Amino acid sequence: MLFAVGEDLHAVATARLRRVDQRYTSGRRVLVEALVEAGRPVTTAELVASRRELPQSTTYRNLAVLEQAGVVRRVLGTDELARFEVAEDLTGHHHHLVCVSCGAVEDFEPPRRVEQTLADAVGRLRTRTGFRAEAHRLDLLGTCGSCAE
Amino acid sequence: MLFAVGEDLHAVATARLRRVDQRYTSGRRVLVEALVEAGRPVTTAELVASRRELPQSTTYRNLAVLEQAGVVRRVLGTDELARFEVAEDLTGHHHHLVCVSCGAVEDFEPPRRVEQTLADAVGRLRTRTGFRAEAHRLDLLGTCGSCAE
DNA sequence: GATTGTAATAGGAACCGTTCTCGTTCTAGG
DNA sequence: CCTAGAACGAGAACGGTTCCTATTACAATC
Repeated sequence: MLFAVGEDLHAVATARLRRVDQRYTSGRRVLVEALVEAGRPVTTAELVASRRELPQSTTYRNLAVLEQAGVVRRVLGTDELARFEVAEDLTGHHHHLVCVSCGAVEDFEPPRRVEQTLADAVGRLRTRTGFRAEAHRLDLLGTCGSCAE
Repeated sequence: MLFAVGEDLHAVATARLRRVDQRYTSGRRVLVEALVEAGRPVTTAELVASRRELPQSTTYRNLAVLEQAGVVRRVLGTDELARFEVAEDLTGHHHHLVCVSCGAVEDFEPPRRVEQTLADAVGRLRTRTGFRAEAHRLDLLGTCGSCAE
Protein backbone atom coordinates (compact mmCIF):
# COMPACT_ATOMS: atom_id res chain seq x y z
CA MET A 1 0.00 0.00 0.00
CA LEU A 2 1.81 3.03 -1.27
CA PHE A 3 0.36 6.33 -2.40
CA ALA A 4 1.63 9.21 -4.41
CA VAL A 5 0.99 12.61 -2.93
CA GLY A 6 -2.61 13.30 -3.77
CA GLU A 7 -6.18 12.57 -2.93
CA ASP A 8 -5.49 9.00 -1.90
CA LEU A 9 -3.38 10.13 0.99
CA HIS A 10 -6.22 12.16 2.44
CA ALA A 11 -8.66 9.31 1.94
CA VAL A 12 -6.37 6.99 3.88
CA ALA A 13 -5.88 9.61 6.58
CA THR A 14 -9.64 9.94 6.91
CA ALA A 15 -10.05 6.18 7.23
CA ARG A 16 -7.28 5.75 9.77
CA LEU A 17 -8.55 8.57 11.92
CA ARG A 18 -12.04 7.11 11.80
CA ARG A 19 -10.62 3.84 13.07
CA VAL A 20 -9.66 5.60 16.28
CA ASP A 21 -12.85 7.71 16.39
CA GLN A 22 -11.25 10.89 15.15
CA ARG A 23 -12.14 13.25 12.36
CA TYR A 24 -9.95 14.41 9.54
CA THR A 25 -10.59 18.07 10.12
CA SER A 26 -9.33 20.89 7.97
CA GLY A 27 -6.70 21.74 10.55
CA ARG A 28 -5.39 18.20 10.50
CA ARG A 29 -5.41 18.21 6.73
CA VAL A 30 -3.30 21.36 6.70
CA LEU A 31 -0.86 19.64 9.02
CA VAL A 32 -0.56 16.60 6.77
CA GLU A 33 -0.12 18.81 3.74
CA ALA A 34 2.63 20.75 5.44
CA LEU A 35 4.41 17.49 6.24
CA VAL A 36 4.09 16.24 2.69
CA GLU A 37 5.37 19.52 1.35
CA ALA A 38 8.42 19.39 3.58
CA GLY A 39 9.47 16.02 2.15
CA ARG A 40 11.65 15.31 5.15
CA PRO A 41 11.16 15.06 8.91
CA VAL A 42 10.42 18.50 10.32
CA THR A 43 10.26 19.92 13.82
CA THR A 44 7.06 21.21 15.35
CA ALA A 45 8.57 24.68 15.36
CA GLU A 46 9.06 24.46 11.59
CA LEU A 47 5.48 23.33 11.16
CA VAL A 48 4.06 26.14 13.27
CA ALA A 49 6.16 28.65 11.38
CA SER A 50 5.21 27.26 7.97
CA ARG A 51 1.48 27.98 8.10
CA ARG A 52 -0.42 30.67 9.83
CA GLU A 53 -3.30 28.25 10.43
CA LEU A 54 -1.18 26.08 12.71
CA PRO A 55 -1.20 27.34 16.28
CA GLN A 56 1.26 25.62 18.54
CA SER A 57 -1.11 23.82 20.88
CA THR A 58 -3.28 22.47 18.08
CA THR A 59 -0.25 21.36 16.15
CA TYR A 60 1.09 19.37 19.07
CA ARG A 61 -2.29 17.83 19.78
CA ASN A 62 -2.99 16.94 16.19
CA LEU A 63 0.44 15.47 15.68
CA ALA A 64 -0.28 13.22 18.64
CA VAL A 65 -3.66 12.24 17.20
CA LEU A 66 -2.24 11.62 13.75
CA GLU A 67 0.61 9.61 15.22
CA GLN A 68 -1.78 7.45 17.17
CA ALA A 69 -3.87 6.93 14.06
CA GLY A 70 -0.77 5.85 12.17
CA VAL A 71 -0.80 8.75 9.72
CA VAL A 72 2.39 10.41 10.92
CA ARG A 73 5.47 9.12 12.66
CA ARG A 74 7.82 10.65 15.17
CA VAL A 75 11.45 10.66 14.08
CA LEU A 76 14.48 10.90 16.35
CA GLY A 77 17.66 12.64 15.25
CA THR A 78 20.58 13.55 17.46
CA ASP A 79 19.21 16.66 19.13
CA GLU A 80 16.31 16.85 21.52
CA LEU A 81 13.77 18.28 19.08
CA ALA A 82 10.85 16.10 18.01
CA ARG A 83 10.52 15.70 14.26
CA PHE A 84 7.61 14.28 12.31
CA GLU A 85 7.01 12.79 8.89
CA VAL A 86 4.11 11.15 7.07
CA ALA A 87 3.92 7.46 7.97
CA GLU A 88 6.16 5.20 5.96
CA ASP A 89 3.45 3.05 4.43
CA LEU A 90 2.04 6.16 2.80
CA THR A 91 5.28 7.46 1.38
CA GLY A 92 7.43 4.35 1.00
CA HIS A 93 9.88 2.67 3.33
CA HIS A 94 13.05 4.68 3.73
CA HIS A 95 15.76 5.64 6.16
CA HIS A 96 17.35 8.84 7.36
CA LEU A 97 20.53 10.77 7.05
CA VAL A 98 21.10 12.59 10.30
CA CYS A 99 23.50 15.49 10.51
CA VAL A 100 25.47 15.20 13.73
CA SER A 101 26.37 18.85 13.50
CA CYS A 102 23.04 20.67 13.06
CA GLY A 103 20.54 17.88 13.68
CA ALA A 104 18.86 18.16 10.26
CA VAL A 105 17.31 15.00 8.89
CA GLU A 106 16.78 14.01 5.29
CA ASP A 107 15.34 10.91 3.67
CA PHE A 108 17.30 8.24 1.88
CA GLU A 109 16.52 4.88 0.34
CA PRO A 110 19.21 2.23 0.71
CA PRO A 111 20.09 -0.42 -1.89
CA ARG A 112 17.63 -3.30 -1.99
CA ARG A 113 20.28 -5.70 -0.75
CA VAL A 114 20.77 -3.76 2.45
CA GLU A 115 17.06 -3.67 2.99
CA GLN A 116 16.72 -7.39 2.46
CA THR A 117 19.49 -8.21 4.89
CA LEU A 118 17.91 -6.05 7.56
CA ALA A 119 14.47 -7.52 7.06
CA ASP A 120 15.89 -11.02 7.43
CA ALA A 121 17.68 -10.10 10.62
CA VAL A 122 14.54 -8.62 12.12
CA GLY A 123 12.55 -11.68 11.15
CA ARG A 124 14.95 -14.02 12.85
CA LEU A 125 15.52 -12.15 16.04
CA ARG A 126 14.17 -13.46 19.30
CA THR A 127 16.44 -12.84 22.25
CA ARG A 128 16.62 -14.77 25.44
CA THR A 129 15.18 -11.76 27.23
CA GLY A 130 11.97 -12.17 25.25
CA PHE A 131 12.32 -9.16 22.99
CA ARG A 132 10.16 -9.38 19.87
CA ALA A 133 11.39 -7.23 17.02
CA GLU A 134 8.82 -5.88 14.61
CA ALA A 135 10.62 -3.25 12.61
CA HIS A 136 14.02 -1.76 12.06
CA ARG A 137 15.34 1.76 12.05
CA LEU A 138 18.52 2.54 10.22
CA ASP A 139 20.05 5.98 10.31
CA LEU A 140 23.26 7.09 8.73
CA LEU A 141 25.06 9.68 10.81
CA GLY A 142 27.33 12.20 9.22
CA THR A 143 27.61 15.77 8.09
CA CYS A 144 25.10 17.46 5.84
CA GLY A 145 26.01 19.59 2.86
CA SER A 146 25.59 22.94 4.56
CA CYS A 147 27.50 21.98 7.68
CA ALA A 148 30.41 20.58 5.66
CA GLU A 149 31.04 23.88 3.92
CA MET B 1 40.81 -1.05 20.53
CA LEU B 2 38.45 -2.90 22.81
CA PHE B 3 38.59 -3.25 26.55
CA ALA B 4 37.07 -5.58 29.03
CA VAL B 5 35.55 -3.92 32.06
CA GLY B 6 38.49 -3.21 34.25
CA GLU B 7 41.37 -0.94 34.88
CA ASP B 8 42.00 -0.34 31.19
CA LEU B 9 38.70 1.41 30.79
CA HIS B 10 39.61 3.94 33.45
CA ALA B 11 43.01 4.49 31.95
CA VAL B 12 41.43 5.25 28.59
CA ALA B 13 38.88 7.52 30.21
CA THR B 14 41.68 9.41 31.91
CA ALA B 15 43.55 9.80 28.64
CA ARG B 16 40.52 10.94 26.67
CA LEU B 17 39.53 13.47 29.26
CA ARG B 18 43.05 14.81 29.35
CA ARG B 19 42.83 15.32 25.61
CA VAL B 20 40.08 17.86 26.19
CA ASP B 21 41.72 19.31 29.30
CA GLN B 22 39.50 17.60 31.77
CA ARG B 23 40.22 15.48 34.81
CA TYR B 24 38.99 12.01 35.54
CA THR B 25 37.71 12.83 38.99
CA SER B 26 36.23 10.39 41.44
CA GLY B 27 32.74 11.63 40.62
CA ARG B 28 33.27 10.97 36.94
CA ARG B 29 34.66 7.57 37.72
CA VAL B 30 31.59 6.69 39.73
CA LEU B 31 29.47 7.73 36.76
CA VAL B 32 31.40 5.52 34.35
CA GLU B 33 31.21 2.61 36.77
CA ALA B 34 27.47 3.03 37.09
CA LEU B 35 27.14 2.96 33.31
CA VAL B 36 29.29 -0.15 33.02
CA GLU B 37 27.33 -1.86 35.74
CA ALA B 38 24.04 -1.13 33.99
CA GLY B 39 25.18 -2.92 30.86
CA ARG B 40 22.57 -1.12 28.75
CA PRO B 41 21.69 2.49 27.97
CA VAL B 42 20.27 4.11 31.08
CA THR B 43 18.47 7.38 31.74
CA THR B 44 19.93 10.14 33.86
CA ALA B 45 17.19 9.52 36.38
CA GLU B 46 18.30 5.91 36.70
CA LEU B 47 21.88 7.02 37.17
CA VAL B 48 21.02 9.55 39.84
CA ALA B 49 18.92 6.97 41.64
CA SER B 50 21.60 4.28 41.43
CA ARG B 51 24.27 6.00 43.53
CA ARG B 52 24.00 8.41 46.36
CA GLU B 53 27.20 10.12 45.19
CA LEU B 54 25.56 11.25 41.96
CA PRO B 55 23.69 14.52 42.43
CA GLN B 56 21.56 15.54 39.49
CA SER B 57 23.43 18.62 38.36
CA THR B 58 26.83 16.98 38.51
CA THR B 59 25.55 13.94 36.69
CA TYR B 60 24.24 16.01 33.80
CA ARG B 61 27.38 18.08 33.65
CA ASN B 62 29.70 15.11 33.78
CA LEU B 63 27.73 13.17 31.20
CA ALA B 64 28.20 16.14 28.89
CA VAL B 65 31.92 16.24 29.61
CA LEU B 66 32.34 12.51 29.16
CA GLU B 67 30.32 12.58 25.97
CA GLN B 68 32.48 15.35 24.58
CA ALA B 69 35.59 13.40 25.52
CA GLY B 70 34.24 10.35 23.71
CA VAL B 71 33.93 8.21 26.80
CA VAL B 72 30.15 7.95 26.85
CA ARG B 73 27.54 8.18 24.13
CA ARG B 74 23.98 9.47 24.09
CA VAL B 75 21.42 6.95 22.89
CA LEU B 76 17.98 7.74 21.50
CA GLY B 77 15.05 5.42 22.03
CA THR B 78 11.43 6.20 21.27
CA ASP B 79 10.57 8.35 24.26
CA GLU B 80 11.96 11.72 25.09
CA LEU B 81 14.35 10.60 27.83
CA ALA B 82 18.08 10.83 27.23
CA ARG B 83 19.93 7.58 27.75
CA PHE B 84 23.66 7.04 28.00
CA GLU B 85 26.10 4.17 27.57
CA VAL B 86 29.85 3.75 27.58
CA ALA B 87 31.27 4.58 24.16
CA GLU B 88 31.19 1.78 21.65
CA ASP B 89 34.93 1.55 21.07
CA LEU B 90 35.33 0.72 24.74
CA THR B 91 32.68 -1.96 24.92
CA GLY B 92 32.37 -3.23 21.35
CA HIS B 93 30.20 -2.20 18.44
CA HIS B 94 26.58 -3.18 18.94
CA HIS B 95 23.04 -2.09 18.26
CA HIS B 96 19.91 -1.63 20.30
CA LEU B 97 16.58 -3.24 20.87
CA VAL B 98 14.10 -0.50 21.63
CA CYS B 99 10.79 -1.29 23.28
CA VAL B 100 8.10 0.78 21.62
CA SER B 101 5.86 0.28 24.60
CA CYS B 102 7.96 1.32 27.60
CA GLY B 103 10.99 2.86 25.92
CA ALA B 104 13.52 0.52 27.51
CA VAL B 105 16.68 -0.10 25.53
CA GLU B 106 18.90 -3.17 25.58
CA ASP B 107 22.04 -4.08 23.66
CA PHE B 108 22.27 -6.58 20.88
CA GLU B 109 24.93 -7.72 18.46
CA PRO B 110 23.73 -8.51 14.93
CA PRO B 111 25.11 -11.29 12.72
CA ARG B 112 28.38 -10.42 11.08
CA ARG B 113 26.77 -10.45 7.66
CA VAL B 114 24.35 -7.69 8.60
CA GLU B 115 27.17 -5.64 9.98
CA GLN B 116 29.23 -6.05 6.85
CA THR B 117 26.36 -5.03 4.59
CA LEU B 118 25.75 -1.90 6.61
CA ALA B 119 29.39 -0.92 6.68
CA ASP B 120 29.53 -1.26 2.90
CA ALA B 121 26.47 0.90 2.45
CA VAL B 122 27.86 3.63 4.68
CA GLY B 123 31.15 3.54 2.85
CA ARG B 124 29.51 4.00 -0.52
CA LEU B 125 27.05 6.69 0.34
CA ARG B 126 27.50 10.17 -0.98
CA THR B 127 24.24 11.83 -1.89
CA ARG B 128 23.67 14.60 -4.32
CA THR B 129 22.89 16.90 -1.39
CA GLY B 130 26.44 16.47 -0.19
CA PHE B 131 25.74 14.38 2.86
CA ARG B 132 28.79 12.50 4.15
CA ALA B 133 27.97 9.45 6.21
CA GLU B 134 30.42 8.42 8.87
CA ALA B 135 28.57 5.89 10.97
CA HIS B 136 25.39 3.94 11.12
CA ARG B 137 22.79 3.42 13.76
CA LEU B 138 20.59 0.38 13.58
CA ASP B 139 17.82 -0.17 16.08
CA LEU B 140 15.32 -2.96 16.17
CA LEU B 141 11.95 -1.81 17.39
CA GLY B 142 9.58 -4.15 19.10
CA THR B 143 8.25 -5.23 22.46
CA CYS B 144 10.41 -6.16 25.39
CA GLY B 145 9.85 -9.20 27.55
CA SER B 146 8.10 -7.42 30.39
CA CYS B 147 5.76 -5.42 28.13
CA ALA B 148 4.75 -8.54 26.18
CA GLU B 149 3.42 -10.30 29.28
C1' DG C 1 -33.24 25.50 8.86
C1' DA C 2 -32.99 25.70 14.20
C1' DT C 3 -31.30 22.74 18.02
C1' DT C 4 -28.23 20.25 20.64
C1' DG C 5 -24.76 17.20 22.05
C1' DT C 6 -20.07 16.11 20.94
C1' DA C 7 -15.55 16.90 19.13
C1' DA C 8 -11.99 20.20 17.89
C1' DT C 9 -9.75 24.45 18.57
C1' DA C 10 -6.56 27.91 20.60
C1' DG C 11 -4.50 30.65 24.06
C1' DG C 12 -2.04 30.35 27.96
C1' DA C 13 -0.71 28.04 32.25
C1' DA C 14 1.66 24.13 33.98
C1' DC C 15 4.98 20.49 33.65
C1' DC C 16 9.31 18.33 33.66
C1' DG C 17 13.75 17.05 31.83
C1' DT C 18 17.68 19.63 31.22
C1' DT C 19 20.87 23.51 31.65
C1' DC C 20 22.73 27.38 34.07
C1' DT C 21 24.37 30.09 38.19
C1' DC C 22 27.08 30.82 41.83
C1' DG C 23 29.05 30.06 46.19
C1' DT C 24 31.78 26.19 48.12
C1' DT C 25 35.09 22.39 48.00
C1' DC C 26 38.69 19.93 45.99
C1' DT C 27 43.18 19.29 43.76
C1' DA C 28 47.39 19.62 41.27
C1' DG C 29 51.46 22.40 40.87
C1' DG C 30 54.54 25.54 42.86
C1' DC D 1 51.43 24.32 52.83
C1' DC D 2 49.40 27.85 49.52
C1' DT D 3 47.06 29.16 45.78
C1' DA D 4 44.70 29.34 41.37
C1' DG D 5 41.85 27.03 38.62
C1' DA D 6 38.76 23.05 38.18
C1' DA D 7 34.92 20.48 39.83
C1' DC D 8 31.11 20.19 42.76
C1' DG D 9 26.18 20.66 44.31
C1' DA D 10 21.90 22.95 45.45
C1' DG D 11 18.59 25.36 43.53
C1' DA D 12 16.96 28.73 40.03
C1' DA D 13 15.97 29.26 35.27
C1' DC D 14 14.94 27.64 30.73
C1' DG D 15 12.38 25.75 26.90
C1' DG D 16 10.04 22.21 24.44
C1' DT D 17 5.91 19.82 25.27
C1' DT D 18 1.56 18.84 27.47
C1' DC D 19 -2.53 20.14 29.84
C1' DC D 20 -6.58 23.09 31.04
C1' DT D 21 -10.63 25.33 29.75
C1' DA D 22 -13.54 28.44 27.51
C1' DT D 23 -14.94 28.95 22.86
C1' DT D 24 -16.06 27.44 18.25
C1' DA D 25 -17.28 24.19 14.57
C1' DC D 26 -19.60 20.20 13.20
C1' DA D 27 -23.19 16.58 12.38
C1' DA D 28 -27.20 14.43 13.41
C1' DT D 29 -31.91 15.01 14.58
C1' DC D 30 -36.30 17.50 15.04
